[in-house]
Amino acid sequence: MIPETLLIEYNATLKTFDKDEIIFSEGEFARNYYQVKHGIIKMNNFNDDAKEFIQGIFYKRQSFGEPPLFIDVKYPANATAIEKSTIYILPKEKFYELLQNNKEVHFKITESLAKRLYYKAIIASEISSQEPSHRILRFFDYLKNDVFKQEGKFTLKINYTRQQISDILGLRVETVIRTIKQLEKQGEVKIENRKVYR
Amino acid sequence: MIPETLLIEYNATLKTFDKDEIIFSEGEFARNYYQVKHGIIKMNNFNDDAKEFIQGIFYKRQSFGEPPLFIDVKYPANATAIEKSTIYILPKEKFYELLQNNKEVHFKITESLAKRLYYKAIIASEISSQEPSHRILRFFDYLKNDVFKQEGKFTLKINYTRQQISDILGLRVETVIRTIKQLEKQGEVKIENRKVYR
DNA sequence: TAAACTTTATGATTATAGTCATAACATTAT
DNA sequence: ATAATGTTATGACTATAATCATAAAGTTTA
Repeated sequence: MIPETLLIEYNATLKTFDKDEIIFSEGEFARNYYQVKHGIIKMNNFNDDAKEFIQGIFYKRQSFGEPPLFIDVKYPANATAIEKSTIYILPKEKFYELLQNNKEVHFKITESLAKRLYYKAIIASEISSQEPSHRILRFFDYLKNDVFKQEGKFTLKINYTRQQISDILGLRVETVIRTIKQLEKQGEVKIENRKVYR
Repeated sequence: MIPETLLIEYNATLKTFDKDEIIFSEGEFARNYYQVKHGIIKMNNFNDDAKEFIQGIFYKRQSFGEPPLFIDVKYPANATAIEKSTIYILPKEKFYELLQNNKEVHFKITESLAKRLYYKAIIASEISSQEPSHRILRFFDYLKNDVFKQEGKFTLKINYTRQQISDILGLRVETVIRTIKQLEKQGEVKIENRKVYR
């Protein structure tokens, strides 16, 4: 999102995290800006029963965990590598400087926060309800229409495990499995070699 | 949030909306920046059963509905006046111009989006679960610690009806009433003249 | 190549949040 | 001052998502 040349110009460091390694934890103060060079990162919480909730998943070139850099709060979630990942790290002060000096980058950061708020708004009204089929379909449609921007029937392959879908939507994995089977019966999704298509 | 003098300098118009009047609807394209001069605005969705979900409530000097101005999407929720309200309205193009010309205002907008993302992150991990007591307490604690910044026991009076709490947290009003009663028994909240204190 | 681990899947049971009905109390409108 | 409306509250009942147990299939590791 922030061009690599610019990150390098501002002396961002590169660090490699192993699969499952923690980048930062819920409750810590934010000190750095983070951007994925390659790999996949998730931000998550665990409830009292150690049930995981995934706040978001971040891929190559995407940043994560910026909101606390702009307001005086601690991280509301952990950040963990889903696979071995390499991350750009820029200290908070340098990040501010970079934004002050690069108006167009600031607009990109604002756009990124706007996208995440849009996603949260869509998901929030669904995950508060008692209807797993709605939750799941709304999430799939968000991926299809807003993220991958695809048309046609069953053109989008859902690249999440049932377990990941359950963690994102706050459902039990058994509920996700049964509901997807049900949605297949209703013609809403297709399952092929255990993969789901919307 | 944006100083009124600056809004006026950019020719923002003032419009008054009656209680329950709609400012914009879910699915519309965003054309304007909105900021409350006085009154209270809510953004909400209705599900298939006409059950309301409140995405956020906005008070004097706060803006609402900006994310779609930065990304190419339609409004994910409606905006409605909770009471008679007067709103500044600035067309999208003028809003961009204002941000381009006023870096410090852009930082304030970014901060505002960051605050909302923080709130959504906190609420999301709770409202997806099956525990109304957690949902309610987490929401009260967010109000106490992050919004009103109060300390001590039962110092915060919760200025929301049970119905509003149920709409914000995606619960049935009966569930909210019973759960708050239960939390009183556990010493987590105090109820005085039907008002809740945390 | 086989063991270990992860993912997907199914069946049976249950706790609970929702649903429906009803009513007391408070506030607002006439 | 009274009727209408909104808010809070309670009781009884039910559908369902969670829970628990178990296992088949696929992937990863040694």
